[in-house]
Amino acid sequence: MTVAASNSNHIPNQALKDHTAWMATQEVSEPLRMAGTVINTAEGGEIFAEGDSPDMFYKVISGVVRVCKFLNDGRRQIEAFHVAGEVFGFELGDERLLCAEAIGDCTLISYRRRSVDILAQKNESVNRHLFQFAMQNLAQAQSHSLLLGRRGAAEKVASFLLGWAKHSDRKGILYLAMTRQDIADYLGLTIETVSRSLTQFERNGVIALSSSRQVRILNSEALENLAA
Amino acid sequence: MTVAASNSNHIPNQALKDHTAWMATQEVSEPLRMAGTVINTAEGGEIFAEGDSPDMFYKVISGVVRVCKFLNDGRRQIEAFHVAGEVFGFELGDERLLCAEAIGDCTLISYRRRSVDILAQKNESVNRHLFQFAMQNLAQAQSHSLLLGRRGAAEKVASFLLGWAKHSDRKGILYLAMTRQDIADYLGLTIETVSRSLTQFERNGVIALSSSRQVRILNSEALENLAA
DNA sequence: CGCTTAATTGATCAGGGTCAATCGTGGTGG
DNA sequence: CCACCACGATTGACCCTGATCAATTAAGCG
Repeated sequence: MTVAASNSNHIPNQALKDHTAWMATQEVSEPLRMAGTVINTAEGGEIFAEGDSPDMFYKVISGVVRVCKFLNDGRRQIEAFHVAGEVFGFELGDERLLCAEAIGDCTLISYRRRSVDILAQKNESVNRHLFQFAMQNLAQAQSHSLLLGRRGAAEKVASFLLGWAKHSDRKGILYLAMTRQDIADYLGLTIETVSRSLTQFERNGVIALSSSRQVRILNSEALENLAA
Repeated sequence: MTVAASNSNHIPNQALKDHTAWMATQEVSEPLRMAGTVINTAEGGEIFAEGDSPDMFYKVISGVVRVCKFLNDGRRQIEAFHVAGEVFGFELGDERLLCAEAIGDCTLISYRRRSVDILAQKNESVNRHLFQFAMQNLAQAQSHSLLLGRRGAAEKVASFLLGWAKHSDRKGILYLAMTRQDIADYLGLTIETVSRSLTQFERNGVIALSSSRQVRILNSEALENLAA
């Protein structure tokens, strides 16, 4: 119910060729890296599912991962998008409440919790890293709550663009890895509302949409005001 | 800008008399307790503010704390309510984004991060506890996002009641420590909508409101269905 | 080149927000 | 002791944002 992907050997050439990926492996403390296994998942591949045992966690090397929950009536809520360098999959309890899926092709490193815990007992820096990653997840989750709570559609979409802009290579140009549906499920909106907000921003000269996945920020100040 | 409260000596009698409070102090690992300082805050007292340095964290001994953010236009979003035994106040970065206030009178223990970090380097169990607390905060924040994302007003209020029921002494009877405004700001609703949902539940025989702060759950199955 | 799926656009509807009036309760002081 | 006040909560009437339903356009892809 868990594995989704193709091969799973140690640090493939393909991953190391990619600069971002290389950076991501480097910033993990050396002993932690030893405990990990590289996995590749294809478009839409399931990394873990609701109900799985949370005995693994993961680090994104390349690609984007969505962590989400399906409600019993079919609605989907996306809790977070994770990009290169981020760690995800920490959960309390013995059954996961969330599931994780690859958006496009992804390369990840998976860590066995028990192994890392043992490492952590001996190695202070592993400990520090683990805590840091958990805190990053916490910060993300908190700012996501804030975003969903008391904000209008335009505010949500603007905030999302600004947030995503941080993960983009070239300044002012973002490549949306995810569909409108993904964005909608992340923001608690519908695809129609997301689309309307974007075209509204375009009409006002705040952004330009070269394609539906490629956004150029023309007036970041205006965008920040919209994000309120 | 941070301190809100009256005295701050070591483990006052008053706190130890209270059974819940006693439990809460006991479950902290022994060496961690040494590093803490007891503080008491009155109704509405500020524990920390936005912009403060996050060099402290806190454990609730008795009372309820709300952690929240004020938006620039005056709207308020409550991120979490914390009750006896819970730890709060972890934040990344060097300025807090959130603030914390006492709901009613509270007794807390405050810990200096630096001191605890030093302890944690020597003592594995302190480490474990810290991580556990961070994870609890993460789990709370995630389930809060889920609650805010794609749910109707009735679903939100029902979920809130069920969640709060876990912190209540007698089974099926809950004492709401917070105002309707607090509940509304936690759920991303207005006081009017919260009120309407509650009276609707009462009309349908799901709950009874002996007073506006005291809720008796008459049909918990129905409530769970409402929470969807 | 057509098929399939994603995205945009428009028209209508409803859930929840806003504004306003009333009720209830607890505290205070005459 | 009770009248009064202040504040929180409830209730009602109306409105607006964003959801829903439906049609069209655009973009991949075999």
